[in-house]
Amino acid sequence: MKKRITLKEIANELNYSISTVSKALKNSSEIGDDAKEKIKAFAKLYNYKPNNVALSLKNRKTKTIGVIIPEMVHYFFSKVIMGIEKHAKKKGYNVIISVSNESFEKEVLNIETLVDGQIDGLIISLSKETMLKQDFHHINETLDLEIPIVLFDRVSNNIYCDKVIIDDIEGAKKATNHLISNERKNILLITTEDYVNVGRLRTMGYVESLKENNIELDNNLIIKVDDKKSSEKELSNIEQRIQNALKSNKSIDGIFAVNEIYAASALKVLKKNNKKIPEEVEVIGFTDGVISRFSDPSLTTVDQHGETIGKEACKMLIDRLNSSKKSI
Amino acid sequence: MKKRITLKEIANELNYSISTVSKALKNSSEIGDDAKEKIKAFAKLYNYKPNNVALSLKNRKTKTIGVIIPEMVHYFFSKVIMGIEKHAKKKGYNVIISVSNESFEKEVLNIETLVDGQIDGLIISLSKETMLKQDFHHINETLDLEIPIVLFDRVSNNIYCDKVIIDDIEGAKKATNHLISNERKNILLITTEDYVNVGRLRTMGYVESLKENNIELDNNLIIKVDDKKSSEKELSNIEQRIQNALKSNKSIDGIFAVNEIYAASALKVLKKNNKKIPEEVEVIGFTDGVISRFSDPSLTTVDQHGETIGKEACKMLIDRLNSSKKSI
DNA sequence: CCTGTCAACTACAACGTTGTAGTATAACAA
DNA sequence: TTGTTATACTACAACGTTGTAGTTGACAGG
Repeated sequence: MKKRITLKEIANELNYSISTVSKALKNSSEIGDDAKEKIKAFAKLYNYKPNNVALSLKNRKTKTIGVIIPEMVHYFFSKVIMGIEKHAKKKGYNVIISVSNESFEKEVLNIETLVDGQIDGLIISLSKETMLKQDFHHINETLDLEIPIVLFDRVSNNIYCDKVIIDDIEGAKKATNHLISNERKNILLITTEDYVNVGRLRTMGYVESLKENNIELDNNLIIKVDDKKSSEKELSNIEQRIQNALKSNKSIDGIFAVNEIYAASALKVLKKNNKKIPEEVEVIGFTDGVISRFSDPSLTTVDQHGETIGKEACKMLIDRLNSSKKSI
Repeated sequence: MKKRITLKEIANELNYSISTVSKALKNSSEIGDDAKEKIKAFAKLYNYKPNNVALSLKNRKTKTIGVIIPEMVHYFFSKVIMGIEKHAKKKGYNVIISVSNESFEKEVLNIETLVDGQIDGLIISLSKETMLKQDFHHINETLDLEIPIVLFDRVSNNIYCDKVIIDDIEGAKKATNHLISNERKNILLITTEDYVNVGRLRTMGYVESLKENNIELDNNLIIKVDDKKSSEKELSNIEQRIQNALKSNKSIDGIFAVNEIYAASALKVLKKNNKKIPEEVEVIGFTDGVISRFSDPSLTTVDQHGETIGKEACKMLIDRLNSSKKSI
């Protein structure tokens, strides 16, 4: 990289001291109008810009926020990042994005890299493997360093920090209620294993809704997918399980899926079985994504408000950064 | 943020000089074994990690790569980023991602922010607005600062820098040939306006294929979409135009779409018209995405190899960074 | 004429690191 | 004894910036 002009060079060129140049450019009252004018003109001519790295070193903050998401190729997470980006930029922060790929090890590594002086704070959604292991030492160690963290979507009660989540129980309850109000009695639930908090909570919402509507819970109507990595193989496995459920439960007239992929898979299987949607089976899914926009017939969806979540998480983090700054 | 332990603090604590500590940790032969051992043990105990900001300042490089993409919520770009991330991490580089949202102004702003000492080099896919304006001053100015840039996907011949593109003409030709070899004679092309280079090139491939197969070009069979921002409104507009084309050209038996969205839209419209796919109309699309995986019936696709593109772009950039380093 | 005050500057240290140049001590040869 | 050499360190400058603490010289008040 070509070297940018520095205060020192301006100072030498104009025969002022570095301090004078620095202050002149900051419009300090200590500096005479003559000098100010000359220095400013010169700085403008040579397109002077302060060196951010030097500022970071001096101020001990980088004005950069790190974001770690489990997967990039997810409409929801993309939306969240959009929300974070927008708000961060407005507040003069940059954003570094890392992807854990649902792996615990990579999550630990990513955090280490980022914490290595690159960022002032972190926004994280935990990987599935982390949720399964319930090992949060890397998060807690980072918090011990007094680096603020905001968790979203995939969170844990064993971590004491700010969190942004939607009311998954309530959302799932509403979705299930919607199906029930449409006279659906045998609702298939496609969810994740319980260690993923959003899956667990949405399952709870489903269960609560059934209870409130006096429908007996049938465990045969619950498919818990254990997809540590969402691979092609896993996908066909899901479809197989849905197929089996449909076969052994001819009376299924509604399906509630906790995410877009599961919902789309359900649609695919239903179509293969020539089921009329929504007449014979109605499908509702938790999603925020593209698939549903192009799926045919259209999916009923529960919006996850990804962008809002990103914005809120970012807001919380920056608030935290500002308050900890004051306490120094 | 809690302050990490520094060389200075270790030095004070153990009564060595800062230099000695620095060298001991770097295993320099100048330092005695006694001192080395003591210092290393102490550093490990207090979890010493060098301060990257200080290193950036000293070395005049940040070991960070900036990436600017037009849109986050695009499977292709997500894939590219994955490719970049993976390769960058392997080489010890971090990645900062920014989104231009297809806006020229935001692209200029993003570059300015990133160039402000945050990054050593840039990987960019230009926004539609930039392609339309043909205004590349911001790119060229950055190159003038000797900051290496690698462009991918959306590139321009008026910029002299490394570029990573797939052979769009060839890909489009193959796709069209595929349809023709399946006895399709009236192939509808859904593409972008010519200012988007990938759209233009793919259109060229389509035209070439027709010529080679002695099929006359019919301009009524070409839909050029002018979507500066891909909005919901725009989407229904696309569908409307496809609908019109189908109506006025009953003989259409194949559709070639230059991206996933257009292909999915085509499928949707065909289904609405109760056309049998692929018996009556066969659809092929340039894509790398989720939609096609869940679309029914499945779309024939031309893979864009997003991850490979990302990896190649990253490789080129890092090569460039290393060679310019040597030249200093 | 001395003291004080003010304007308009400059010097210096610090942020954390590294590489170069320098120093102190001891061992050893001439 | 003096000089050489190796060992094991330390001092210092530099990367670019900022804030605090000086340093000048001019001029007013007593």
